[in-house]
Amino acid sequence: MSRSNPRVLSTLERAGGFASAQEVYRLMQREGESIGLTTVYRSLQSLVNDKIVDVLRRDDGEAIYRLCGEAHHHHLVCKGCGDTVEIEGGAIEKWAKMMAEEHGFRDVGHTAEIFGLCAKC
Amino acid sequence: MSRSNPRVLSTLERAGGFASAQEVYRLMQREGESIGLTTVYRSLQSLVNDKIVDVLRRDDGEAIYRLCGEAHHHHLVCKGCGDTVEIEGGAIEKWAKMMAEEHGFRDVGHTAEIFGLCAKC
DNA sequence: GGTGGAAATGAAAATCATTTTCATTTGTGC
DNA sequence: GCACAAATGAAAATGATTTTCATTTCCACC
Ligand SMILES: [Zn+2]
Ligand SMILES: [Zn+2]
Ligand SMILES: [Zn+2]
Ligand SMILES: [Zn+2]
Repeated sequence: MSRSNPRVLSTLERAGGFASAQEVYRLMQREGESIGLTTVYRSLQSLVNDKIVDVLRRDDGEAIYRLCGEAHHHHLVCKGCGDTVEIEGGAIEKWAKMMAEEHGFRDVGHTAEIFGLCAKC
Repeated sequence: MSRSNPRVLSTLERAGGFASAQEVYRLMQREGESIGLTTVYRSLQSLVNDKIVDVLRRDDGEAIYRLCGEAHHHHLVCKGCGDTVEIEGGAIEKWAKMMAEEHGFRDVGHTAEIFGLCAKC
């Protein structure tokens, strides 16, 4: 096991706390940081293990990583330009809790994302 | 565009209405059907377009196809044994619609899944 | 200040699902 | 049969992710 390279976490933060491994890598390159793609993957994986970041999947299957620990929230993502709006999920939280209880599930988490076309697209 | 090869749909049904493209392909091979992987992918894609099957993602990113029930629904998945319960998402539908409207998004869809440990695990 | 081993790194190769290309086959109406 | 469109599938391309493995960096101990 390897520990996470701190520059990876810092870059994920700077990216808005929401990006794929490839995006983190490209961002670091653009900013002149010297790092290998392998290390980016390893660091993100390690952050996931440590529950410092969440991982979910884009429609195309690419894994996207996001910081946990800020207020829990959800996303409204534009399929056209990729613009992302953070939104509140009060209704979802209640729904998830209720459904889990009803079916005897414990230790539950959830994902909920909305995809569509923004006003500009 | 191509139309779906009916043997693909029939195989997906036989697989319990829930399988990846690769699995459908392997199943057809094992049963002696002569078909190309490309056709399997094309047929499943076409079934998705026609809204005859849903597509979602495994944890590892592989796309899994499942026959649509009559109604739109969501899932409660056990992280331990993989058991899946179909659940209603009335609250989600309203939430998604409201959020999209509020931010000027159109043509929206959404995903919402709950995962945790079932009573047995 | 060495020195040895453990941990971290990254380039390149491997893996694997999925898509694209393109030549061939099949189907359909004339 | 003939022309032409749709369907098919083998092989190559793509692209994210993982694996391999040789090199570099750290660190504890002398
Ligand atoms: Zn947009
Ligand atoms: Zn939530
Ligand atoms: Zn279970
Ligand atoms: Zn829904």
